[in-house]
Amino acid sequence: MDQNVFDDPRITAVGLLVEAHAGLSARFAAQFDEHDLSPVEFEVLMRLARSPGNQLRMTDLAAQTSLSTSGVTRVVDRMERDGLLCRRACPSDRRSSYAVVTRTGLDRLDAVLPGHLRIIEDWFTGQLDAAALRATLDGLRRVRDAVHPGATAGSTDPAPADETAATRG
Amino acid sequence: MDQNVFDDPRITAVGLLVEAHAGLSARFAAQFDEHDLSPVEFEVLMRLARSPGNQLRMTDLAAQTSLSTSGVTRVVDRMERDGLLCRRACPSDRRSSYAVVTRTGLDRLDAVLPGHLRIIEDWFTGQLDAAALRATLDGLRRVRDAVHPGATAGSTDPAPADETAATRG
DNA sequence: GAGCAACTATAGCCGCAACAATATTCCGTG
DNA sequence: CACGGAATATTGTTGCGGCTATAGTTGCTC
Repeated sequence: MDQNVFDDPRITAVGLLVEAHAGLSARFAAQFDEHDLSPVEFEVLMRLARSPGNQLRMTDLAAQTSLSTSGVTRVVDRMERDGLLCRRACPSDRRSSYAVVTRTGLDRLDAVLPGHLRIIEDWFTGQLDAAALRATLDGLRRVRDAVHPGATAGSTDPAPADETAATRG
Repeated sequence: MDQNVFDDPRITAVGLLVEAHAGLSARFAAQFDEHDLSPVEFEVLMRLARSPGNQLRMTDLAAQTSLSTSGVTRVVDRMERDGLLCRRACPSDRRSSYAVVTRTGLDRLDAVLPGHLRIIEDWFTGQLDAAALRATLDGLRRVRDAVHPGATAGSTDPAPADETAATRG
């Protein structure tokens, strides 16, 4: 029977990863929506807010998100129109411009974050006891490190953000 | 410092999940591309091939993938045009139509699967020893079950697929 | 068996994002 | 200093997919 192929433990493994991710993402999106934010806008807000000076060059923002540079241009367009951030010319390089979070943007982030953390707790970390959580995250970290999205898509870990900013500052 | 918020272990946890997923997905997509398949097309082929009669009603296909019904209509349009599947009228309900994998579609799947499994091995399951893998998958499964994408988006686990097909057969 | 609500697939419309092309700026080389 | 290649941001084009509306079908109720 060919059927067996689909029960392959490898297929099941990615299925679990994909479905856990999809389910969580859906919960996130629903909550973001309550605050008139799209997932990518939240990501942009987070990246900017954690960066020194609450700002990032367009290119760096693209590197840290899952967006292309043109994608960043348009997201920043929308967010600037909505007052969540503003562009600022880069004094040292006239090709570049910074995206800077506005007070409004930070406020929005403050409004979203508690609920966001709550969702993570309720549907992810809180589902596992300490040991299981640690084991799961260790596994995910090893996969993440192997597959290296950090180099291009930007890591959620604290370190790389500053590093990227510093490289191009 | 506000900076601490972004180092919150909860944020880091989802970051790992998201990045592992993104990295893996990128590898998958690259390999699919070598065989002129999009990720969603691969998903459709898998779902159909694992279903009894190699066919599924449009609605069920939508339920098992991450697509809306209109999304399924268009993907099936494209795949039918490319000869990977064909539509078949449902004899018992004239509203419905089946999407049926063609021989070409099955061949395509056979061509893609070995490489796909290899990628999973190389970048996911093979990165962890047996115990760590088991622990990681257990954690993911618990999150998956909690967040329940299986009810709407379709589960990769063997069971629900048949069940859905049987419900509507 | 007529009417009505639910279901199924599809088409219209829209927004989002990637790719490619373009304009501007920077920098190394001669 | 002039030139050429790299880098940066933006815009045009394209394709995908969700939401809504629509047409056809079914089955339930009276």
